[in-house]
Amino acid sequence: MNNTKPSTRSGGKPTIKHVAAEAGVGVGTVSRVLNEEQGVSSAMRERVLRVAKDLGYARSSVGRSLKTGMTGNVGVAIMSRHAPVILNPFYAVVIGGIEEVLEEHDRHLLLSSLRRKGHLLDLAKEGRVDALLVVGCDIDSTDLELLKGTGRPVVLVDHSHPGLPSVTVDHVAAGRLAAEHLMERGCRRPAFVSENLENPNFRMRLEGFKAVLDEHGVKLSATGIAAGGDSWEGGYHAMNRVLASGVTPDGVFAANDPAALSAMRALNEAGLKVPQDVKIVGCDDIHLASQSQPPLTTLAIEKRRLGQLGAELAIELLAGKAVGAGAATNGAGGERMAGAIEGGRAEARTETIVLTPTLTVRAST
Amino acid sequence: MNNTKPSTRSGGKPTIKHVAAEAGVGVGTVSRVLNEEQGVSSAMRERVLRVAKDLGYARSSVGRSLKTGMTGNVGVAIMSRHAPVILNPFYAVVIGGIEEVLEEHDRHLLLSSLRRKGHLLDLAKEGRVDALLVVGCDIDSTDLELLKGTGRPVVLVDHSHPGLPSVTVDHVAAGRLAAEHLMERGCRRPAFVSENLENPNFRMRLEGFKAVLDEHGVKLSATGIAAGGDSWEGGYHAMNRVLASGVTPDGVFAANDPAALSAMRALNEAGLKVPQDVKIVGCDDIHLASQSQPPLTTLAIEKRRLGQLGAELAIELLAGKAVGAGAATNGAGGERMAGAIEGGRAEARTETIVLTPTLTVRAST
DNA sequence: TAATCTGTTGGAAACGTTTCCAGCCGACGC
DNA sequence: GCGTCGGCTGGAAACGTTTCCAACAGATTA
Repeated sequence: MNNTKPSTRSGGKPTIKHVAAEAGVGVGTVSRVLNEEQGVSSAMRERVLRVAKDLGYARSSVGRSLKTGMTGNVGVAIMSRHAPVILNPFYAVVIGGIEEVLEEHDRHLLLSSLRRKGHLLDLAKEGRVDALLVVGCDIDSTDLELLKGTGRPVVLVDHSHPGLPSVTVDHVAAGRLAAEHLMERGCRRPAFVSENLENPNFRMRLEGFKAVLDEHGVKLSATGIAAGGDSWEGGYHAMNRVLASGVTPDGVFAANDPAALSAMRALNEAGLKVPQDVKIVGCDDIHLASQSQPPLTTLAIEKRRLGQLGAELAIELLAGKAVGAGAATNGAGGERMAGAIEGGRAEARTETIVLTPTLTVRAST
Repeated sequence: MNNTKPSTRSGGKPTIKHVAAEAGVGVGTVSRVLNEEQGVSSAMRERVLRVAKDLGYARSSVGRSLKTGMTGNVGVAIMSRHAPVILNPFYAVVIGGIEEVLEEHDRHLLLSSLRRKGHLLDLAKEGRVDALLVVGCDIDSTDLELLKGTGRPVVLVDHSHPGLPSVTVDHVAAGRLAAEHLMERGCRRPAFVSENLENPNFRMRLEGFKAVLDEHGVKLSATGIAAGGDSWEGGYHAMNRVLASGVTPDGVFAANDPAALSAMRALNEAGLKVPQDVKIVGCDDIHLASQSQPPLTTLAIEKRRLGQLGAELAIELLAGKAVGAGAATNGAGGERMAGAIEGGRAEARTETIVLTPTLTVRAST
């Protein structure tokens, strides 16, 4: 044998060369066996696999990545100005859905904290991830523009931006449904409570809410709209602010379930009975919504689905990119609008999936 | 110039060679500048940085990893037999703490789902992560043994195993504190409700609880111990099971807060008042515990800290391993027992940090 | 028998970085 | 003036893989 042959088990981890040497074959052959390519005799295949197992060989993902340009990692960034992102009961479920799909496709989830500016961009530029999932709307448009330039698929989840594929929720419809339900229940003094009024998704919910009230000739006064801060107590404070205005509402729409639940606490403390005195509708249908006293009427959003669809979209784009043209997509539900921007660049292809919330009536109304 | 010089901006991403060529210097110099090593004249440094920025150059993490053997990624595995891991309000906070520390140290978090067996081991063997954080006790000992063989630091969080460094909670103390508190409150008919009775941490809580009851000569009957299934409704069902036995307890200890909260629901439905008729103590102090009606007395565990310490320990081990001997550790709180296993192998060094829960009294007792 | 083809196999090159060693240049001491 | 030394710099080698091309053996055909 020649002198370049790596001595069997020289101490460090075995590499493909060790396996090749030990099995008395070339590295190409070993690689082919490991990748389950065709054109390898079964005797050879068996022999190589045998040696690989005996040596305790494991493919180095790094060496492979260097050559293929793909890491198998997908970055997931959750935006939330306000500290511990994972705590958000809505996005936690979304991530669950993402993770599920990524695992199915043998991909790994790299969680990106977004506290540090530019962190996300670096992730893509340094080639640490193959694609990026940006969840939530707490990100600057300028940052999103920069991400476009990385040449890697970027999918927005619960947010949208021109030129980027996304999976979103029809928040306006949520607001509309809430208003219609409260109107049906005979409410005529509506109020809207939220953690903040800047979040674009919350604004859309409010917008839809208002629109339907208008249609019914019902006015939502300025004092009937309140924000109480970004925390679990936000809805509580907002509700108290509304109550302090003097006019007691008879129907409340909260921008999300946590706000609704803590608003209910405020109502209780004020001696108001839900649903007798005040009816309240939340949004998101987090698990807790069905556990409260009384259980909360809310607009159910398929959170897990949101994540799944986002991840699937990213994986499709990845595949399409590798193959060449964008792959035809199908099977997934939701409304789907494919808008391939002309110019031939597969990455420029833009696709939007919109999920619609469903009214889930419980005892709070 | 020679023909191997990469043409400036040939289309693909610029590499270190492009930068070197464009700046008219060697690749070694560029590398030194990018790594902020000493021994580069400031004129040169400036020139290289300038060119790098002009070219929009970003270091390839893969190329770097191949050479250094380090990826900058730390794997985090949360064990939970029962589906969406992230949903666990306890571990979600732990992950938050981990993420925080990893980011501080410029490391990335690779989330490992543990649905697929062997997934975790592969992560380490393929060199996808530099170190591994295993959170929770829902993992086989045999799997942990295998992880030891990877040569990479493995830190257990909220679990322990011989020969592996860990950050744990004194669950027995939690049980003891709960019992002592209920005894002080005059309870004499104790009960224990849980999602399951297999979880080792829950068992330790029960063990401590029992021990103190024994010391007080109070008996915990077999019908006073119940498990209701692994879900948010687990405590609810468990509580009902206890009530169905005929003996109404006057003091309940729940294995965790979710169980306590849903047990409270069962008590309400049975017409029992908390805390007048029955006092109840939870464990973990998740956020919701302070929001319930009445707010829940519980054993506070520093969840975020748990994650932080785990991550810090992993990073120390990583550094120690790189340098040679284990680095001296300090500063962190908690009880710390360093037990360096003789034999010189730095990785064999074992360290255990134990956090103690604190009784947090609220209106439920 | 020679030529061609098919199914396998071996191995060099390339991916982008770090690291080490050698070389260069100016300064300094004698 | 010569030798030495220190500070910088250039570039080859190596990291572990995939991929491509050449080579080979055996079978088939002319």
